[in-house]
Amino acid sequence: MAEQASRQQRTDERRRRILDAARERADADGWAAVTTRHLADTIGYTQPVLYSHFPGGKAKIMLAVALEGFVELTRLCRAALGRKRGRRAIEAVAVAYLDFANEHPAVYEAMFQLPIEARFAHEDTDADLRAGFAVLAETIGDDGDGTATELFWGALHGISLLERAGRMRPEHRARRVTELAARFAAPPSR
Amino acid sequence: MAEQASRQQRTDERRRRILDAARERADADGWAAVTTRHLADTIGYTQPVLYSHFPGGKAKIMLAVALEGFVELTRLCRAALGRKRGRRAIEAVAVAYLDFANEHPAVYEAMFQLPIEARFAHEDTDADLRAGFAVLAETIGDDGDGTATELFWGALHGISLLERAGRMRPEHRARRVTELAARFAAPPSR
DNA sequence: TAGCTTTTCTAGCGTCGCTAGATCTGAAGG
DNA sequence: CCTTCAGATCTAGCGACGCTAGAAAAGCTA
Repeated sequence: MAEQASRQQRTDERRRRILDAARERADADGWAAVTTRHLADTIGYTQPVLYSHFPGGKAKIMLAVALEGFVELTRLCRAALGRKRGRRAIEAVAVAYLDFANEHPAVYEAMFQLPIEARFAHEDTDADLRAGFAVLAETIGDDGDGTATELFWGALHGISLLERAGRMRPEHRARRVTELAARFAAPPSR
Repeated sequence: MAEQASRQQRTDERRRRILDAARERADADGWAAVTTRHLADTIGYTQPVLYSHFPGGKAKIMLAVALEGFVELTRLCRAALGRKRGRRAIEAVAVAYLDFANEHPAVYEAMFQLPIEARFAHEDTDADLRAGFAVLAETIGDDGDGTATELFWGALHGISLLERAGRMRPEHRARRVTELAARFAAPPSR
């Protein structure tokens, strides 16, 4: 009994170590640098052990990292929003969102650029995504059909990627956030 | 002399065939499916021949495809803009932009998601990019410091990626374009 | 035709993700 | 305490990847 519990515990801990190692390495050097051999070395086991934790291999490891990313990003945005409304809300959430994407580029990449089938098959994923979408909708006060939120999300997503790709002047980040808040604070003129 | 010209011609044509094969295969099955062995088979030569055309290997082939993509996307947006102004201009350009990203996903990916160094070392690249940026600025009538254009571009970029990733309802594409036009047609309230 | 240059191929290196089958380990039963 | 046996772990290897050195072939010049 106690032995079984301890075994389960060690299994869980090792799974945790795999995910942490993958995330850390990926954020530092990109997903291409995350190899099964390196991961196995890091956790002190051989390659096949990884496949007992993640039968789907590297793709499932990336998926697991992405799932945790959705939860974390939603939490950060929710915290940034707090009870704010209007422009201050948009600016706070935008900064939180862009900061996360900047600090965890590989996690963000796994969240949004993995092949679809792999990413959204899991039933929990949709719930996590809906929660994130809801925070963004609340941020801009979207009471419509969600189109404005989609646009807002798209802008955040695009800006974060283009910033990291070096296509936008980093020193203008604050201006973009201000501009974003100005354009999404109120419904557009029809 | 005539021999040299013909040789150059054959070299150019083979280069063309490599790029076409890479682009076609990538748009169909993703860049991972574009292997040097497959490319060599397709053009009827062996692997090392690719490296006489593109000493940098696969990365440089992707870069070449990306460079042509910048030119093409700018041309398409320019054509869509024509003499239109205001909302009609924004809607037309947005549709052209999103259509391109949809029809040539791998080209678009190469354009915006390759490692920076590889992508923007070439001096022509910046000129092409500036031309594209100028079209977008003209589309929304940006006479400021370019921040609004960066935002507009970011929105287009983000929407195109999220649409392809299956994160936005495809049937709402038109609504997003309308919403985009409404929010970017006029300067925001300050 | 002979010699030289350029083009093209053969063969192979090291690395990748992944897996079958052997080996080891540790708990349960005699 | 020893044996048994299942699960955990490792060894070894497969096929595919990007890429390259050096041999062979082809084409130009004299």
